[in-house]
Amino acid sequence: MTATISREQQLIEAEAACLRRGAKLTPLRRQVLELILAADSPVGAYALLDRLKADRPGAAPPTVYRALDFLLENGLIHKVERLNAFIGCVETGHGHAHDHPHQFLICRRCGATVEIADSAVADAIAAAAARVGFTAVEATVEIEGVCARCGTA
Amino acid sequence: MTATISREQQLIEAEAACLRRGAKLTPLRRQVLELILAADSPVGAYALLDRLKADRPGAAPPTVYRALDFLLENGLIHKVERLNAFIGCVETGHGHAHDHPHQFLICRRCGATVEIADSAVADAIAAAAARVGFTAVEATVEIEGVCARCGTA
DNA sequence: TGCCGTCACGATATAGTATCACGCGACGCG
DNA sequence: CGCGTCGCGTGATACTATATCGTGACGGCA
Repeated sequence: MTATISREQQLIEAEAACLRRGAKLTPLRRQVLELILAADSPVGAYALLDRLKADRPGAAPPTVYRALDFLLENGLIHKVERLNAFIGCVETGHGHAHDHPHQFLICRRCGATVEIADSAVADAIAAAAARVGFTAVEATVEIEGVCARCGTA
Repeated sequence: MTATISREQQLIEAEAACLRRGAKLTPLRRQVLELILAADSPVGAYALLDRLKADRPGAAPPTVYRALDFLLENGLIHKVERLNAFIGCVETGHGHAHDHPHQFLICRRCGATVEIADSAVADAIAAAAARVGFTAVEATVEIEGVCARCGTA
């Protein structure tokens, strides 16, 4: 696992991003982000809540949803609509916009979900919308299928 | 409103499509489809349930969800994930595949949601997935923004 | 004709996801 | 100090979806 080290890195990036935006990554928010990053698949709000309760017995749904809202607003996580679940989005090395175009690849076999940022897809979407007079602001693109590892196995 | 006439047409198309597939569009299923087509925006399952209860006092969540499952399986409706709501998909004039690629345009102002079938978007998605060794089976594409009418108003 | 499997649906209960409303304490600022 | 904002605790509630069991209708088939 390269995970542990890079995850620390991601949290540091997240703090930096919040600083730049004038937002406060409180201990609670940071902890929720940490739980999301620690999972290797998208995590549901109530799964997060359960894990949160280990440390914070008083945690309730609003506790986790407020943290999630903050993380979403600040571009630190995304929601995967098809799964009603959340996934981390901190990209070390290059700052990213608040609302960058992105797409998800969701493997039906192993559940792994990865984010890509394909500009051809984004362009095609903007063009298709424009063609009918629609001004696209934001797009949810969630692609289901079989990932490389599961496909060859 | 051109709606009423064309809606009848849509229901007839739907019955024909079911016949071709060997599926049975029972009165209940037909009624749920009718309710969905009658709405001019995507409709939630419980909104459908409420309307259904006018005719069928005994209707319960499974009643409507079973009908929705049937309609989804037979390609007569789609689910809009971002709204947890359902929208009709019968396209009069040209039969359509069960699982055809499609995209939604969701207006933030008026809530109107329209389906498009842009092959450039579909191709870009398949290509982007293939580029990372992912075999795309099905994609959810939901574009939020401002529709032509709301944009000029 | 009688048996039997499948299917559509009723009915009850429960699981899973998300928000509302109220209050309080900490902090920053004039 | 007075005051506003913000983060969060707390309890209740709304909204979305599924599990489970039963029953009656219908079709196939000996």
